[in-house]
Amino acid sequence: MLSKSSKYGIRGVLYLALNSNENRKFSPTTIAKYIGVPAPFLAKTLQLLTKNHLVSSSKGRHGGFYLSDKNKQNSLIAIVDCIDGLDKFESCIIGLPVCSNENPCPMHDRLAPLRRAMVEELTNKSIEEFTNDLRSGKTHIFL
Amino acid sequence: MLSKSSKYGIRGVLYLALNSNENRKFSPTTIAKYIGVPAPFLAKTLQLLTKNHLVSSSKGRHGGFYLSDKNKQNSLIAIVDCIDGLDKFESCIIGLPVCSNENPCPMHDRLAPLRRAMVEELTNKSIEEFTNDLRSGKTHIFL
DNA sequence: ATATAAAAAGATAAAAATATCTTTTTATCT
DNA sequence: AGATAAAAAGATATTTTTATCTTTTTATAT
Ligand code: FES
Ligand code: FES
Repeated sequence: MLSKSSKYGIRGVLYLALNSNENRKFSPTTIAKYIGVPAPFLAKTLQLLTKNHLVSSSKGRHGGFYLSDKNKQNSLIAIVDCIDGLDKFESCIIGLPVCSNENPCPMHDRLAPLRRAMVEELTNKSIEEFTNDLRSGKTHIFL
Repeated sequence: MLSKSSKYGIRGVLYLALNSNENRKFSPTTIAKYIGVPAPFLAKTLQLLTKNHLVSSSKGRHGGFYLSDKNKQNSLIAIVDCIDGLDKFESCIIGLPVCSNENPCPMHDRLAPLRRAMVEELTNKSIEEFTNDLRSGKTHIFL
């Protein structure tokens, strides 16, 4: 459904949303240990997200990755879009070159709305909002 | 969302559902030409589906791939399951080792039902039923 | 029987995704 | 200023997916 890169990215971002701020930064190694993903691969992903201003970082001693308050206002769809792109949510399920209501494939009418609903769920809730349920223990991101 | 193999497979199967029967069989090359996919790759996929009794074939002269009446009663989920497996519809969106209502990740409650609905849409309609809309021109599988 | 035309099986190639390692740059502490 | 610890960038390796090509098996027509 999502690439591993996106999965790791989301988990990393949620970890940072929970634990980081401007004066509490984390190395990819530390994050990777907590969320159980390959550290150098996560590092690459966080670098990409940082380049696109979805994650913040500072170099040098006491540097690390963190989420600014602004970063926490983004939605998870921005993370997925940055890493995987939204193509898989917008293009035809069975690979026809155009996906449209006017010229639908046999599955379009049934599946396209569900696909759209998924995107909406990832869009209309900020990263910060996701942390509430995480803090209360209703949801989790650990192994 | 689906692998190319599944996409090609579904389109190939729908082509056969529309055009084939016990005495009208098609070579992968012919099918591939019509649905616009790489022929040898489609051949592999059809072979796999045949081995799993989702597509029928006969060797030798005047042989080819076709769908038996029984094959046409299958649902598309069987095709996807055979080629990709259903893991992507059943395992955690963000890659946690277990996906369950009891121990949900932050997206589970919102996305798992949509995922399930997708599987249902692919399950509760037979391949044959999909051909009605195709014949009437309401939907299409061509480029 | 033999030639033919097709799927099946197997081998190989190319591209993309995943994973790791090394070097460079940068900020901060002493 | 020099040492240090971190991200950033770059290079390399592995695995999976996608794609193609070749050989073998099989059914049928002649
Ligand atoms: S045309 Fe196939 S999903 Fe829209
Ligand atoms: S636990 Fe993540 S989708 Fe179910």
